[in-house]
Amino acid sequence: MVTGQLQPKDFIGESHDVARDLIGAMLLVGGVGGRIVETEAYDRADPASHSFSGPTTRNEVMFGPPGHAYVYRSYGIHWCLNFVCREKGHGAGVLIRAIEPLQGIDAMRARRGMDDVRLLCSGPGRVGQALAITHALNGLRLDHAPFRVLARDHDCDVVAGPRIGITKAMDLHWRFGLAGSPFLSRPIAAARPAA
DNA sequence: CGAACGATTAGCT
DNA sequence: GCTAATCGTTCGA
Repeated sequence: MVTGQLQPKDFIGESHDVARDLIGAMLLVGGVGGRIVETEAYDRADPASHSFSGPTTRNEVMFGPPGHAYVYRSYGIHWCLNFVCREKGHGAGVLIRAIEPLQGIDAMRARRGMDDVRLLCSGPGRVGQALAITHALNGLRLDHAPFRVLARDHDCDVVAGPRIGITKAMDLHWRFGLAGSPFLSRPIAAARPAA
């Protein structure tokens, strides 16, 4: 089992395996963050993925080396954070959809403009706002400042289900969540054990 | 060059 | 549950 600070080599696996194993891991950006409780996997051979149609100006980081951050603007409003997976040039990634706030909660409250801890990071756009993710972080290594990604230190129950907010490849159950967590963006439909 | 479309969220019914 | 907000990216003409 992987322990401690995750390195680029820890992201070489299939994105759905990496996404599953990231549940329970700690994510900090500038010392602010918490436990990852929800992820989604995307792959080059996946019609719902930004990388499906090949490299473009926006998604070029997805085709770079693993263990780097791919940040994109969603609906013209939100910043969403992904971890690049597989080998350089492949075009796979994991979307960080929700975390359980543990460190820097006051900073997250200020950035989000609300107090309810359950709503600080329960969604990809909310994570971006609470952790001050912007395009400036696109392409940066996850094992260098301001990022810290620590593997989970004990087993946890992970469930899988269909991804959210997409219309293609709904048959792929590549959304993963910490079973029973109150910090998920939404309950996982037809949840089945994943790990 | 124009137009359509989001890996979303918040607020209102 | 439904929809507006909001703008960069992508693709077709």
